[in-house]
Amino acid sequence: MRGLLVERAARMLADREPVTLRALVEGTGASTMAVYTHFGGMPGLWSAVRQEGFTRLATRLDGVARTGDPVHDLAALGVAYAHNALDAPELYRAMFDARADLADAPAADATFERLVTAAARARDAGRLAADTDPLGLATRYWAAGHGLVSLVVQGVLPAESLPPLATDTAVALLTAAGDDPARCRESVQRAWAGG
Amino acid sequence: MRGLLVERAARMLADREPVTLRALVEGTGASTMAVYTHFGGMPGLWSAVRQEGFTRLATRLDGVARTGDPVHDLAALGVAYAHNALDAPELYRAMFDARADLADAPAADATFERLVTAAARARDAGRLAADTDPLGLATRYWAAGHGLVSLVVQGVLPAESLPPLATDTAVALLTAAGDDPARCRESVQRAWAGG
DNA sequence: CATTATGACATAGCGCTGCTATGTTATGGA
DNA sequence: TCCATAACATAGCAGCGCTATGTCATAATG
Repeated sequence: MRGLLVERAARMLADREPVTLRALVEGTGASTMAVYTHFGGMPGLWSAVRQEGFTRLATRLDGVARTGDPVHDLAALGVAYAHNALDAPELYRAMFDARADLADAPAADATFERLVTAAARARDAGRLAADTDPLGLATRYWAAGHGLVSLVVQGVLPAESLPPLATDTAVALLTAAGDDPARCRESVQRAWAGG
Repeated sequence: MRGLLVERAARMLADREPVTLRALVEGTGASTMAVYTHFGGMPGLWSAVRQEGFTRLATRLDGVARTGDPVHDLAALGVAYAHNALDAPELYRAMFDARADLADAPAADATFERLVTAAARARDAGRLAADTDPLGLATRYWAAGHGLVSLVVQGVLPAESLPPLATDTAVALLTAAGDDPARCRESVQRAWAGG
């Protein structure tokens, strides 16, 4: 029942339908009380929806193969992140909703940790400066990507501008961390090309 | 009456009070109809509140003096942007609310234009590469800053982490655009120090 | 000057929201 | 067998944004 309601909420989100209590349970056979039995109320449902969003993101990121080019892998994580957001914009907005519960933090941290380890791998492989702080780099990388994706998802920036903007931003952040500019750009561009 | 209601809405936003129709007009002597007479409804009120937010931001940015160091000025605009957001977090969130009207775009574009001209000035002054695209650089710069500020405003990142993160990000983007790393860092750090 | 049109105001009420109180039913353990 | 527990459905609450309606002051018009 929990899973059914969460999936239905995600579907309604994707269909741009307003996710209200009565609209959510309509057609499921369940009554409005199901939301209170399983989630304790609408905030609990939204929390579960955000968890679902982070779970889907984690699945996406897990699908990014680890190649011999750690900078490419770092960029590929960003590409997967962007595709995940643009494939389900409303879910992405719900994940970072202003009224989000801090109980969702662990799920977000788990996906972020993938970025930190990828940055550490790039440093340990010699692509980035030895004194590179993986946490700091990953934070700057994520924040910049989140800003770009948020503006695209919101319609402020057109979707077709995302690849070049994200590429230039990633190259800037990674070359500042010590990578060779030309080699870095090649790695990042290959990630966006799907290689 | 318009200004009174908008200011009261901004105040309620700052006080973390829910801005509802009845709560907004309470104490003003006006009835709920005032919102419909002057704004056409709550969406119109929110649009006016966002306009107010961009007006305040524009005032902040206009207060940034133009010095002999265009890279410092660029960073100073970012600092002012961040301070404006952190001084009124709820207003900042309202400005970039998911349900924002596209009619607010001109006000947002006007503030963004300041960043583009500052980037062009840095390029024309020889601090950035001659082939630097001011619009593209400003977009990356703004998106990265927006991502950082959004995460701080939302409580995902602590406020004290913003200066170092923003500094490193700005230095990375500006050095990628051709500025000298050491000189760039000095300019950006001076901007954050309030020089 | 008298009349009328217009805009701002207040009141009452509609449909919707999330939520709660209450009653019912089914399942599992003492 | 009896009962505690959990999940269910129904009805109704206060609050929300909004609208219909009536009132009143102001200003333009013959």
